Amino acid sequence: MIDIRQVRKDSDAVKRALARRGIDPSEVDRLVELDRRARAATGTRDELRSSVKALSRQVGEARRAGQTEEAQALSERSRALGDEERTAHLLADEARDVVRRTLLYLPNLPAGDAPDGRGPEDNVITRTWPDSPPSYSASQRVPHWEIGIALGLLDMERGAKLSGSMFPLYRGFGARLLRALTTFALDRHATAFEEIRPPSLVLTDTMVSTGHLPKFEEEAYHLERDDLWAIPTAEVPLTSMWRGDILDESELPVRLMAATACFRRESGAAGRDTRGLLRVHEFDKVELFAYVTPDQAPEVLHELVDRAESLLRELGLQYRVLDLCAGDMGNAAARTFDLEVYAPGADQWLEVSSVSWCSDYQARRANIRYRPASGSGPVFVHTLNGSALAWARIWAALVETGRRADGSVELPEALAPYLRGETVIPVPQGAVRREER
RNA sequence: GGAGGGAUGCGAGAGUGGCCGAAUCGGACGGUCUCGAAAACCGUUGUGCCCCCUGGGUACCGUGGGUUCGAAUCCCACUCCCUCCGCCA
Repeated sequence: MIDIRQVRKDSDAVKRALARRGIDPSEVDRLVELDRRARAATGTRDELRSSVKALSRQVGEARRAGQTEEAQALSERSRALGDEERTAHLLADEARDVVRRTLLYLPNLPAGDAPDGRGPEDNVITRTWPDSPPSYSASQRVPHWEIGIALGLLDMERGAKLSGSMFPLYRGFGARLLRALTTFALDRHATAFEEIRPPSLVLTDTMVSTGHLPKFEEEAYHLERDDLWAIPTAEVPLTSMWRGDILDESELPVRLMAATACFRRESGAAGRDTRGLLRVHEFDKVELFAYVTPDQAPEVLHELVDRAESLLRELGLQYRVLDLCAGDMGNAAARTFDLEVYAPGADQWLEVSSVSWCSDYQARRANIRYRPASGSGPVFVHTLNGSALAWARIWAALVETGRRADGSVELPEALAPYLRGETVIPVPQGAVRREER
């Protein structure tokens, strides 16, 4: 969440920043007023408590001095104040709660250098790779859901049979490819990042810390009986690893990576991009994550983008980098770069990575701080996260890009060590060769 | 699932009703000493809120309730950790 003190001190700047994300300035005015009331209520409560405490002390003293009547009188006054305190306490708690809830629903302030804009159409394409767009042959213009069936790699129907639509089921070489991609990526980052295998189900607090709750409850799978949430990204558990802790500046940056399944209800996206792997409820992803000092943030942000990009280059996939505009960034982000690969068969750009700098928005929610080397009081860390990469869509792009005239698929050399050297997915014996378009 | 023990400041850990925001040790930071360092000694060292803001006040001892004039301390519930038993990939 954003800093309530900043809201108090410089509400105009906060209004301007949030307006870039489409938040009405009156929301901020309302928050300022709620905060004012909450602080007043807390003050009243504190004063009452202090009086009760002082009177109680006198009761004790009077008792010890043997002044029973005096003690009795003081005790009665204290009791009356105590009743008042109870009410004041309730009011103060309620007022603070309203402020916190309001704060939890507000998105992060966008970074000054994030482009202006209202939605996806205003994102800025900062670079593309390779420099000149490759040309694709007819054999590459076959969508992965068809290739998947022809080569026995993907069985969406049986996935749906088990779990409903948009739950993919990979088979044979298709399943192996997915596993190879995860290992490939983890190996590439292993020198700089500690590998974590976090739980896939997390507590409500863990989801609130990243900003996925309470606002986006509809997007997540929830196990009601145990009040646990299926993680939409490894960013969620990784952010909470040091929840409530104070780190030492010398420990920063903390760099973590995790391969996990990611679960998304995609509730608002019914009917969109439903073919094949374009949009699925469960997918595997390698996530990079860092806790840093504010000074370290810009450098690490670019490092994460670089790492995701270099994987794409090794995989030989055409891609572009988008600098997301203020209106299109995720709730917690101050700055976001999206990486999209081109899938020639589906003829679409697919988002395969989103790298975000969340400033102290998540750290404040999760209460993660560090003690600066200067010895001053603890300050909130900054968090950064980035996919490197989301494999379902990479899988789709690889299979389409690598498809050859004979229907087989050639995979990049970089994956050879992870596929026992087999970089060609063969056409099964006896398969009916698909008519070329 | 059953039985028992526990949760206190940066860490360890004392504190069983008022004199406790909290002993002690350790860490970190500052100082004395030193050519420098170590050792030793001295000092400082949680967070939020409020105010008449070089200072003062107040709240916070896992979370939420309760008892009491008064709770870190007593009672209840919950969460988490540890030990033992049961079950189990």
